[in-house]
Amino acid sequence: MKRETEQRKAIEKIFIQQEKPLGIGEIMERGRELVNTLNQATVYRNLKRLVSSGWLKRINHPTLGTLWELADRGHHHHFYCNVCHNMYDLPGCALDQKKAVPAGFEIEEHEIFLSGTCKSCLH
Amino acid sequence: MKRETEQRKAIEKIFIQQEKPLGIGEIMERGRELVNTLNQATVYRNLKRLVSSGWLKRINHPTLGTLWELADRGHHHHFYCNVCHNMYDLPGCALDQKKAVPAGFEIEEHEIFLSGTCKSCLH
DNA sequence: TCTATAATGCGAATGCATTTGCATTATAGA
DNA sequence: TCTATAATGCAAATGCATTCGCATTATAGA
Repeated sequence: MKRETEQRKAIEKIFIQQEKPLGIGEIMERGRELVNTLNQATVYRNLKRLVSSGWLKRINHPTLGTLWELADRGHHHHFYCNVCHNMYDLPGCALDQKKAVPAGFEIEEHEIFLSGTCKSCLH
Repeated sequence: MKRETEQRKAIEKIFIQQEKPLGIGEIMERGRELVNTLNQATVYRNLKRLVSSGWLKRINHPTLGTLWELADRGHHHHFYCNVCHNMYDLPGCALDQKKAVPAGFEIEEHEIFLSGTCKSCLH
């Protein structure tokens, strides 16, 4: 039977409070603030479990590596600020489906990763 | 002084003949057809060198991992066919810059990875 | 409260792409 | 042709994220 533990609750809390995808480093860091004995193997076990239950989504960022985020956010893309190193969720989709592929091709999935300077770093 | 070797010529030839990005496996496979003693360490050394000379570009595909391709292809994106497992270069760009980010953000780079079924696999 | 066992913490192990040390080979310039 | 040394092949080493084995802890239901 599935049990509710401090560590899993802590991990879930981090994602609920956070609106951006997180890497293992950040998850560990924030997690230890909540449960100071929190172990990396435990975090991986829980991430895996939360992904297979469909609560989290695992994404593979081309420069940041593996990140996890809440699965229920709907379709969106990500912007990475090269200055403050923050990730931003970008609601909606900026893919022009018509221009994307030659006639006869069928798109099933797509990912868009943007990077640059965010609003607050530009000022 | 830089020397021209059979193995480097072979690697360059593979990329020139090929219009799609290649992973280490494919590079090794095709490379061995040209120089049958070709070693993986040699391939990595040459890929690294060709990237830092600006002749190749190293890309990080979210599902296929590290791929290399000719640097001079200009801006374009990639389509991966889930059926025949082929990569296709898609000339041009289907990013709608206006819809992509909120006002005040500045895009410096972006990558788009598409996947689905290619034209020949649909028939 | 008691108890079976799910989940944790720990450290070691794994898997993988990539790199390195070193003896050997082969290229380019003398 | 000869020779210095760049580049190779090989096997071992590295770095890294992720997983595993196992003793210990703590949760949920009796």
